[in-house]
Amino acid sequence: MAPRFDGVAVIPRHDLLAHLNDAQREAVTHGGGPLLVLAGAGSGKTRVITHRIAHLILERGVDPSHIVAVTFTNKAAAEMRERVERLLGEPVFGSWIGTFHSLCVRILRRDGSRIGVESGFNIYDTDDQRALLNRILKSETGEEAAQPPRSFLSRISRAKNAMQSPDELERRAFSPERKLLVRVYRRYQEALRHSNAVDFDDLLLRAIELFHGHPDVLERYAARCEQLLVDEYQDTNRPQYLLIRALSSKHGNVTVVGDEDQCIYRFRGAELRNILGFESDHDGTHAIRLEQNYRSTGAILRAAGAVVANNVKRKGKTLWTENPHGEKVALFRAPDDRTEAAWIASRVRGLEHDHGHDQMAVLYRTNAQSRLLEEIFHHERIPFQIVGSVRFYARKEVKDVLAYLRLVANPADDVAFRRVINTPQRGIGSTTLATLERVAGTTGLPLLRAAEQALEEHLLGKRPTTMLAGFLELIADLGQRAEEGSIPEMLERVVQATDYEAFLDKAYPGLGSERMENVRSLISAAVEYAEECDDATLLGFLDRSALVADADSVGREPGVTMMTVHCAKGLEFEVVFLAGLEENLFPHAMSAGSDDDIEEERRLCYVAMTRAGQRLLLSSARFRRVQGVLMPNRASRFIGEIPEDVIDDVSSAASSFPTGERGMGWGGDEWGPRGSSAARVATQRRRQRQAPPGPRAAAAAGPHEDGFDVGATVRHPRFGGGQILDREGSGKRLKLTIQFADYGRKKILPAYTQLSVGGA
DNA sequence: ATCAAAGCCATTTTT
DNA sequence: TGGCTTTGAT
Repeated sequence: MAPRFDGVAVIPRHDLLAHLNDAQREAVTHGGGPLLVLAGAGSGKTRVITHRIAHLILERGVDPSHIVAVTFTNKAAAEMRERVERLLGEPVFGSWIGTFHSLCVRILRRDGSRIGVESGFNIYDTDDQRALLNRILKSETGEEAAQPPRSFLSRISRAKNAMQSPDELERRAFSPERKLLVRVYRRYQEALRHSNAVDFDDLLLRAIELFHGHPDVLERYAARCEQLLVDEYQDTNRPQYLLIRALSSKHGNVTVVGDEDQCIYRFRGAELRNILGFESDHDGTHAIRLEQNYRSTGAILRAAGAVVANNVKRKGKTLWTENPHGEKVALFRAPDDRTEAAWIASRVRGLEHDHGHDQMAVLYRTNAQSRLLEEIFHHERIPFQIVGSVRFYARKEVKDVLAYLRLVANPADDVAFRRVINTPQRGIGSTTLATLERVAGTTGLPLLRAAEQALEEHLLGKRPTTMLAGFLELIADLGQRAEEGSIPEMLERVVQATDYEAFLDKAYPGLGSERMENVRSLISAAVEYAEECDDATLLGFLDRSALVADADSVGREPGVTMMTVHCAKGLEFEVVFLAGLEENLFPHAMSAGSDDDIEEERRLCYVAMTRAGQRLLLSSARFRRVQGVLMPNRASRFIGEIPEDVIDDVSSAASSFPTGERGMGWGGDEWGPRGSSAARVATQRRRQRQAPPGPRAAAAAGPHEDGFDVGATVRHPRFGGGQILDREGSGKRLKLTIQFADYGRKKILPAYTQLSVGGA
């Protein structure tokens, strides 16, 4: 079992290298200088990174606070930290293990003011970006822009990833269309600055800008990066590349780990040449290949390897395994999408004796494909969880409530102001807003300040004045609470002061309570945040809510996991279904144009196939409903790239099961009209599952007669048993410091958590 | 202010 | 087709 931090079972040091193969050991023990680890799928990549960190600390005496490890997802970062701690037998103190973006947030929060990013800055997600851009487009183009807002955003993002400022873009902008883009881009950046906000791309760019203009700041951070480790290096984009280069400039000890065959984010700016050119880019690079696969059967590996071998742009690796050859890859060509889904469900039934549901996954190219699967799995009563689709923190109700807090943290945030000023309705309509905009326009003040001024100068009518005053009072009140530091209380105050629940009931008849659940989950998340962090701050909470993804909660619920292939990167399952292997779907129609895009699709297919340990089942449909229309689809070219001798075509053999005609089971009637109860229930289930992990029903405070004496033993629903070390505050703000047996020391707010006393 | 009809959008999206 | 937002009529 896992060693415990109290020192009972620490892994002896010499064991650190014991279970590694030669190549892995070489990577782990590498001394200084640039190190490139080309790690094939399932070759023990995470193992190498974590062992290397432990090795650096234990054997080479590197101060943990001089180690910086960067990943792409919070989940990966958390897992990395946990595994390192397991190796060390104690918590890692001081190391930075996190995502690129969280690293940049830290840097900017501390030193951003040097380049005009004031420390209270807000982070804009896609939703905020869109809101901002829509306003700009409206005022910029008067009537309709030829392009939808989304396309502007993606082009702006592309420009940013290519590190082109509006000025630089302008030099090559000759068509009216390009000129419009430049104008919009420029105004977009101005608006961000004015609101003291940054988007995701900016987090990286501004950090680079900071380093570039202020060598003393860079020096400080680079000094800290005595050892820099980067995971999933194949998916880094240009800004990330520059960031790594800057941070490693002092010590030159940079370890990058990646697999060019698994680069699947080119559409978001990932540059394959970062990994392909690493060696020529860093003199004296030591390169190590990890080619032994420990995850998959021989058959699966051969099938996947044959597919990706069709790509031209790769270094070329040959994965091998000592695992048994295993079963052939099953292939089912269904007459239509519905039959395909039914086949998958029936195969799950057939395999569930050998494999637990949570060791099975259904992967697909697009989120839209999940609907049918949901319906059928629900109908067959097979437990499942869907990962992805709508981010929890992107839900309207969650964003509404959070926007109040964002406005408090950063009064300059006009996007947040516009979002909350009349949500829920408080009778402040377009006329009042126009007045505020006028004031803001002439004074240069943010809208919130303009509102204050408008009140002072009596620029508004009677009713708007009262309502606006009430709003400002609420914001001021929240500001006060923010200083006292209880975020859950702030959220509750927003909900109560705005009568948000009633608003939801009215806005979403019948679904209001479901949405309110999400708000409660948000409050729970705030509680959990307060418990996990000793120095909980409003900004810290907002950062976290901006930077966490839904995929971070994979595997927390029992049942078959369903998700897009993108979401599945880095995961593994005993049984993997890969659905919808059809031309125009996988590879996707959008990729048909260029060879590079097709290669990315092929890598995506490779990633999907290599998630499987024991069994891989592929399927496709001859006819599929696409946006309502039934479309004939040819089988994916990727199927044809798999050697025939590892394929078991079960299309005709599957006679136990109604194929062709829409007879028993899935005719029209039994399923009822689409979007009927089955689908709705499924949607509801998914919604519930989208709540962030944590104590779900924790929001409501129970009556707590205080049994929480220092020294008392308590039990926490998540952290288990522990002992109270300290208590501060009282009433709702009572805060306990508890030493948990398995989770270390945490601050807990009993008002929000079902802490039981005594029960050991 | 409220509700129903009409309009819009529909690769992937670690952050 | 379906889910969501905007619009328009009352």
